[in-house]
Amino acid sequence: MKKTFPKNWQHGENEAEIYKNWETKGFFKPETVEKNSKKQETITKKITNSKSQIPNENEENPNAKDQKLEIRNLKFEILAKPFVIAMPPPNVTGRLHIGHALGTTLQDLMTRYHRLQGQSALYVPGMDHAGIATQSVVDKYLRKQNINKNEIGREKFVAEVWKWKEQYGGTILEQLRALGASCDWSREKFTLDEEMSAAVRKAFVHLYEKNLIYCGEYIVNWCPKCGTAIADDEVEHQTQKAKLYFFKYDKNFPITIATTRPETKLGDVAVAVNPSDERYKKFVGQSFDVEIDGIKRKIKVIADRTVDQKFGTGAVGLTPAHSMIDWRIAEENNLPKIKVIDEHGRLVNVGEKYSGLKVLEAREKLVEYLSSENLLEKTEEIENNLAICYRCGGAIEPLPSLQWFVKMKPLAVAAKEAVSSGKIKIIPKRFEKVYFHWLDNIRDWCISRQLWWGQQIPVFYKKQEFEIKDQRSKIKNLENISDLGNLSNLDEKDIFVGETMPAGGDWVQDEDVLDTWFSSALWPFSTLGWPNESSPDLEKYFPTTVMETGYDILFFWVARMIMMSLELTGEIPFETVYLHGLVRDEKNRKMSKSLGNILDPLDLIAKYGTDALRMALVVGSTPGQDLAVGEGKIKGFRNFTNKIWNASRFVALRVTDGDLQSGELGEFRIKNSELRIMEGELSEADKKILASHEKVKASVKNHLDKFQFSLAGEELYEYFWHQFCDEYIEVAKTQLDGLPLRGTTQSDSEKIATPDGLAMTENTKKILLKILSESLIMLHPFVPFVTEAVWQELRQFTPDLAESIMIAEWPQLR
RNA sequence: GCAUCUGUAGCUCAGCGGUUAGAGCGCUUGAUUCACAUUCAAGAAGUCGCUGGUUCGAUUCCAGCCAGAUGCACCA
Repeated sequence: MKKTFPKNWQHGENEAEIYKNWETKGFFKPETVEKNSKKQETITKKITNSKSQIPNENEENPNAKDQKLEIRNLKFEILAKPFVIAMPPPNVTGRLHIGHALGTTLQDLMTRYHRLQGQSALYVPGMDHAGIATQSVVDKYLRKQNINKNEIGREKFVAEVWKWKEQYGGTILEQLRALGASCDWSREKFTLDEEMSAAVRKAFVHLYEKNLIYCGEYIVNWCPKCGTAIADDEVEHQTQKAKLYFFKYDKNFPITIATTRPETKLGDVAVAVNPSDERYKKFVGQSFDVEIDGIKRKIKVIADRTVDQKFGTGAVGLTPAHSMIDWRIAEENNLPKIKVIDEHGRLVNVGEKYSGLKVLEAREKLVEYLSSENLLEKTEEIENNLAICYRCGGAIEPLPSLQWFVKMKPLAVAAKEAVSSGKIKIIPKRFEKVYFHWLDNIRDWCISRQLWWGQQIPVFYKKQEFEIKDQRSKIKNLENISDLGNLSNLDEKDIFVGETMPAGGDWVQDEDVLDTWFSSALWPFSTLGWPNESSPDLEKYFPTTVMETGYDILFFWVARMIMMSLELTGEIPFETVYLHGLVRDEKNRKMSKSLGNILDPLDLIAKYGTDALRMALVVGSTPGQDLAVGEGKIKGFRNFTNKIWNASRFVALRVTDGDLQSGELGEFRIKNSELRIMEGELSEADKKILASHEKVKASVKNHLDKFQFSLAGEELYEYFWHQFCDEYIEVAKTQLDGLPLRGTTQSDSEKIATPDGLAMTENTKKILLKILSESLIMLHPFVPFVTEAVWQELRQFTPDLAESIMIAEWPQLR
């Protein structure tokens, strides 16, 4: 039974099946496409030929290496070099949101475009284990079942997370399939896979041996709620109203200070004033013994130019252990650091009355004391910024803690050079400035996390009575030795930094895990087989071509990938960074649950089809610029996908002399399968559309090569709909009328016999087919499903078309 | 405090040193058994944020200002 052409594009009934078909045919794998490509055949032959000329590497031939390189270059030259994108790995706990949809659409668009160019195109998918996020999700999930992670212990908990991951993790990857992502699923990776973890260990040991990783006790951003240290860029700020308290430490102290956090003042060691502040000049250099509610402290008055004379009293109580800036000033002035808040957010080292109290309780008690002693002069309402954890939103407590750090300065130098020299291009260019600024002011990266879910730090300690934390402080390149108790029995030989636990003896591994971003930083090369130098994928596909991601993770991720890649592989990780903007609602507001303006991509796909969503996300999106998307826009592009369907329906039915009513294809076939158009028979309309077609081909390619996806999409939209459909097809209706009535069963003899009419009819059919098929190929990266559906219909009467539009050849310019 | 972006039609946005500044949506009027009403045709709608400068010519380049947003640092 002959298939008929329905009157509308039924995305819901077709998309899943089309995707499945692509996947089973292996079209997402570069190898399959390479096999199909004629171009590739020639290249393979050439390469094999030159290979046979290479002398055996065992024979001593100084040129062997050069020749190998030559082949690689040859390969790139003829075959066009591979096009590679590593998918920014979504969190394993994630759910598809509109931002993923935008990124994935752009990544897939590029991959499909380059695949159509005949390049070996690889789009590597994968997921991120997302340390804190996943651990807390699973923790909550287990608690609902009355399982407490501290009771079951580390090993069992991690096993539970893996179980959870197998069951619920990865739905997001399924959802990305719905977007049409043409990734090679056989190369799918997870940041916590054994290979990925091996890469992480290798990287850690390498950096450690080069003295780029150290352990030390420094002030870090501590999240009491998550129970772990986090990195500087994982801290967010929120404006809030706060009370500023003005008081003196005790009656004998001459200077009044102002603070929003009185309880931390129990750990003060100095008061800092501006060197030019006349009020306090006479005190600078003096020390005072004070007693705050029974707690004795020595307070030195020092001068520091960063102190603002106009704020508060112009005098700052310095709490080195619990303020980033105070820590710096203390280092510069050789002041002691007294830790008065511990990792649970409770006070320590402050006598019986306060020790053990929570921060807010201590504040209340201290303020009570100060006012009863008439030390509290006044309070003021001010607005300030509260540091909060980007994961849980809880308040950050800066405190000194023994953690692992990566030295960033030396890595930053190379990372800067890679961009300033133009080896890596950032689109849009203005983000290069932001990138440089960040690198110029970078501080060391705290990479240890007090979590269980993640790569455990590859450092091992001989088992003994000391706590691991204490043992850590004996590490050879420890930067800042602190007085952590009795370490006299420890020896350097009792500590081992390496990829595997040393054999023999009782060793225990450092308990902390690495920051999730540490493993993500290796992503472009770890997914391709690094550190295995002989990995064929690494050789063929690395460095990758484009990194497409949101500008919001330029620092978290992009910069660190560049640093790690340069340090570990000696190469750039990618040539171009394309940064997309945030997706906002149609009123240009941030999407949020509370506003109720969240667009769920899966709902939109169900309603309007993937193609419509993709098109709506691409058109109007310029790099680094936020994008407003409303349902109306998507609806508009749904109409466009239907337009593609219907124009194709018209062409297919008229070209085969089928029936426009029933949608049944006819028997007529164009003899010249090459679709050679008779130049002598062209009407004005023919000439016009062919000229526009050539212009659009050149322009679209130009835009796509320059990463101007929106312009390419708009131009195709305008051309296809208004020039091809509205103008040319209308004229074509008349031109085609050299033939007998459509859908009748008249015999050949009854056809209108004028040779001119027949020639024009045939020519028009050829033009329609040529323009349609070539336009479909150009549209395919934007709207993969409808173009494939139509392509398969066209193949019924045009067998020369490639098996799938995915592996068709991009239309050549005339 | 340092830096960046944005300001163009009612809305969301393109664009650009050079005729009369564009698109989509929305709006107005009309068409319609002839691929598609998820259609087609026609139309209204703009001081291109403000002020100066450069130029033969500025919406476009430069400076300043106003407004909105963002990043970084700080927030005692």
